[in-house]
Amino acid sequence: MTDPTELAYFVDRFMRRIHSGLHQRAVAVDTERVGQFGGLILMALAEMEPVSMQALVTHMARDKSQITRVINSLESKGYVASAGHPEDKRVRLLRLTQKGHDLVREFTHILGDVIGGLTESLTASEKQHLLALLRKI
Amino acid sequence: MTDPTELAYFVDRFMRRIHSGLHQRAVAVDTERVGQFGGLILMALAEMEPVSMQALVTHMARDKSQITRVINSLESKGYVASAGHPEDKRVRLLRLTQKGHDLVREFTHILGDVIGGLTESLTASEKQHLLALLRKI
DNA sequence: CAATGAAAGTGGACGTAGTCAACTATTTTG
DNA sequence: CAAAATAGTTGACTACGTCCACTTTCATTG
Repeated sequence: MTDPTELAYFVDRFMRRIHSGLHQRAVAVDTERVGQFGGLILMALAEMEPVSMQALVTHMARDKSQITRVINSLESKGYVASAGHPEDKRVRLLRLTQKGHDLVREFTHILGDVIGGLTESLTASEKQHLLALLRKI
Repeated sequence: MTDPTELAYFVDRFMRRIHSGLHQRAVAVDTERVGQFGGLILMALAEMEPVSMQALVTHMARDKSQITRVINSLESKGYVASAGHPEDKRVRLLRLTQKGHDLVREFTHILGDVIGGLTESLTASEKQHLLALLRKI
């Protein structure tokens, strides 16, 4: 039986390292203090746009109030644009602006570096395998 | 080339689920509001005791001030006992109390359930493999 | 054997992330 | 159509993370 404590511990540690790696490196790029979570949301938007708040909420597995606030902040900084859904006035449809796409490109690059650095002890096929396992969860 | 964004995303999501899974289930047990991080530290202590602050800091990959505060809180609640190192007066040696060990047992159990639930889509050997990959990082 | 610097730990101040609950405005459904 | 469900917003609060200045003790070296 696999020790779950150990698994939790390693995941935590891995996350922590991504977190602080980004913290170091993203300062240069993140001129408007979007923050890590803001960055993650922008990257998710790049994959999903146009998308409703609700869909983003479930995708990110966060509380909706949190998403509201982050999106508002991103919109006020010009990274995101939102508009009402034509067929359902409750829904707010989100898109990246050009500025948003630009930032996503930079974030993606930095994130690639950080994760590349952290996973350099793995071979390409091991990385592939890790990703596959996580995807399965 | 493995997409690093995707990896980050899955790790984030996995962490998030552990986080909120614990949040739901640990309330019953965590009567003195030790919190998730407090719980994680107690579990680390169970493996490492007796241990210095410094060692705990590097093990957990957190800021030392954060550790100081959590440990103080845990000690005031009676889960941790600390004493000076006999040969180096700067060092504060940490141990779990009996109460600490009891809580660790409960946390470990809950964490096992939560992670078990999250990883039920994996076979035993896949879990093993996942753990091995993470350990390698 | 000072003195200078490094290591262990503390505390303040601040910022970001996560939780919960109450609320409005729109569908949807019985 | 009334009631329930869904999408999103707002307020208040707690947990977690970062940075920096500080004390005490230990190690080094000139």
